[in-house]
Amino acid sequence: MPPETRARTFPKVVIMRDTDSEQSSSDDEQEEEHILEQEEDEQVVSKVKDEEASTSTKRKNERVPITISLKKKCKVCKGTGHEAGFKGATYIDCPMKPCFLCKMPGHTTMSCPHKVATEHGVVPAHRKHSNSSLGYVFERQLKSHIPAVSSILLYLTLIKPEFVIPDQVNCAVIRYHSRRVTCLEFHPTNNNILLSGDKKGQLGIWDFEKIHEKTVYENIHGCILNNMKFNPANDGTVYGASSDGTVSCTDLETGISLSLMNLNPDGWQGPTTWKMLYGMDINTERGVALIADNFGYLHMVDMRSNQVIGEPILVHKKGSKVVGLHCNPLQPDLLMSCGNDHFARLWDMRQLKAGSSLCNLAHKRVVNSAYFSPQSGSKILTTCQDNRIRVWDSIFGNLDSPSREIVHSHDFNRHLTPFRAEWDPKDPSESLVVIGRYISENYNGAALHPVDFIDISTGQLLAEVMDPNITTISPVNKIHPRDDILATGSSRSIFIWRPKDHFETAEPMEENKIVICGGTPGKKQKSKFGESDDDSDNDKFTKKSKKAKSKKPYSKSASSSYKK
DNA sequence: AAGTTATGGCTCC
DNA sequence: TGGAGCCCCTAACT
Repeated sequence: MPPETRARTFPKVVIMRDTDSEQSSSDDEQEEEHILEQEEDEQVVSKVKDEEASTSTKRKNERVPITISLKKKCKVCKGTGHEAGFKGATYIDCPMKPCFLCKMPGHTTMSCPHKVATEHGVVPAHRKHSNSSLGYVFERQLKSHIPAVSSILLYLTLIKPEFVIPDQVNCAVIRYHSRRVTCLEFHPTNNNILLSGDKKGQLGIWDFEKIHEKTVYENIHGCILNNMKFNPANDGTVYGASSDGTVSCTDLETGISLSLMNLNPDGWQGPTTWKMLYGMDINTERGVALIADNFGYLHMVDMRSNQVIGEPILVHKKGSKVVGLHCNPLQPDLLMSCGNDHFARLWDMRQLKAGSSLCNLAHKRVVNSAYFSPQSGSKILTTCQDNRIRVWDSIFGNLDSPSREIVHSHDFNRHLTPFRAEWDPKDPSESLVVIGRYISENYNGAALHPVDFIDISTGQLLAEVMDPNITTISPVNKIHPRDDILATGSSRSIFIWRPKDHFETAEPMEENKIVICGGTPGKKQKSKFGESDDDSDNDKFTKKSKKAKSKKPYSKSASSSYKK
C-alpha cells in the first residue's frame, strides 16, 4: 500500500504560528520594542472602544503611559510582551522556558527540530563492542535458543516489511470505564477479547466483534489497576496488580477473584505505610508471578499454590516506585525492571538479591516502561518522562548508553496514565512501536492528540493516527498479537483501530460500531459522538450508530497520515 | 459556566 | 531525608 503524505493543512498553520512566535521571542531588543508597540496599539484600540469612544482622539496622544499596564502578560513566566497558551488549537509556548518537547533551552516547541519530524530527533549510537556482564551470563543460553531466528531477524531488519498501520477507528466504547483507563491487554487466544483496567480498579472485558458484549467487574480492586497479565497456563484467568496493595487472580467467566497477596493487611495507616503494586509479569518457567511495589521491592507469588514466595527483594532505590517488570521472552530468568529512581535494571532471576543487578540503564527521569523486544528478546525499549524513547539494539552489546534516543512528546500531566511505548508483537524486524502523544496538533482547527507509530531503528515517525472524535489524550495503547488491530485507551473510553484496507475490502461501508456507556455524558463527547443522547437510556449501556452518514468522521480523511 | 478536584514528580530548603 | 510549594496542552464534575 503506497504511503500517503501527511495532510498539508496543519503543518502550514504550524509554520505560520511558528514564524510569529519566533519573531516575538527571539528577536533583538530593537525589534522587540517595535512589536510591543504594535501590541499596545491593538490593546488600546479595544480599550478605547470599550471605554469612551467620544474621547478617543484626545486619548490617542496619551497612549503610551496608559498602555504599559495593558501589556500582554505571560501566565507561565509572568513576564510581559508575550503570552503563553492556546491560540485557537495551537499552543504557544512561553519563550522563556526550555522547549516543552525536547527540554532544551533556546527555542520553543514550535521551532523545535524534533517537531513535525518525519525523522524525530535521534541520537546515534556509539558502537563500542564491549562485553557486558549480561553477555557472559546469558549470551550462550539465549543465543542457542535463537540461532535461526536471529539470522532471519538480521535479514528482516535490513529488508523491512511494509508496516500495516491500523489507522481508522473501527469501533469504540465511549465512557466504558468510570475513571480513566490505565491498562489494556488482548486475550492470548481469543482474538476478539480486550481487557481493560481503570483507575478505580475495575476490570473490563469487551468482545469488540460483538460490541455489546462487555462486562465490568467492579469489586476486584479498590483503586488503580496498574498492570494485568494473563497466565499462559490458563487463559481463562488474569492477574492484576493494584495500588490497593493486592494481587488478584480473576476468572474471566465468573468475575470471581482471588487475592494472592495483600501488602496492606492492616488497612489504611497513612500514606507513609500504604503499599501499592505497580510492575507485574509472569515467569512461565518458574510458575511465578512477579510484582513490584512503590517502596522499591519485588515480590513473588507461586501461581500453583497461590502462596507468596520468600521475602521481598529491594530492586530499586528504597522508597521508590517500581512501575515496570518484564521477563525476557526467550530467557525468562532474565528480568528487567524500571522505576522512579530513573533506572531500568536487568536481573538474573537465579541470583536475585538487592544490589545484584546485571546492568543498570540510566535515564534522566522516571522510566515509565522498559520492555524486551517481543520476538528475539534482544532489544530493549524504554519510555522515560524526559520525552525520550530509548532503544538498545542488543542486550549483548554495550549497554552503557542507548543505541538511540528518540525525542517524543509524552512527558505527561500528572492526571494522565503514564505513556508507554509498546512493541508491535507481530513485526519480525522488531522495529515498529506505538505510543500516544501528549502534545496536541492543530488539526483543521481542532487540537488533537495523535497516536504515533515509530520505526525505532531509525526514529522515523511512520504514522500518526487520530480521529476528530477523539479529543482526549490517548496514553494507553496496545497492538494486537495476531491481527492488524490497535487498541487505545483514552480517558474513560476504548477504541479499536484497523487499517484503511479493512474498510475498503470488508463488506461495503461497514458500520462503525460505537457503544456509549452510562454516566453523565461529558460535554465534548456528547456533541462529538452522539447522534443524540436520547435512546441511550432505553438501552442503558449501549448504543449503536445507525447510519454511515453519522460516522462520516470515521469514514475518511481525518484518520491517518503516513510518512514514508 | 467558572471553579474544584484527583493527583505525581521535581526542586528547593 | 522530608515536606512545602510549584507546575505548561487533563477531564469530568459541581
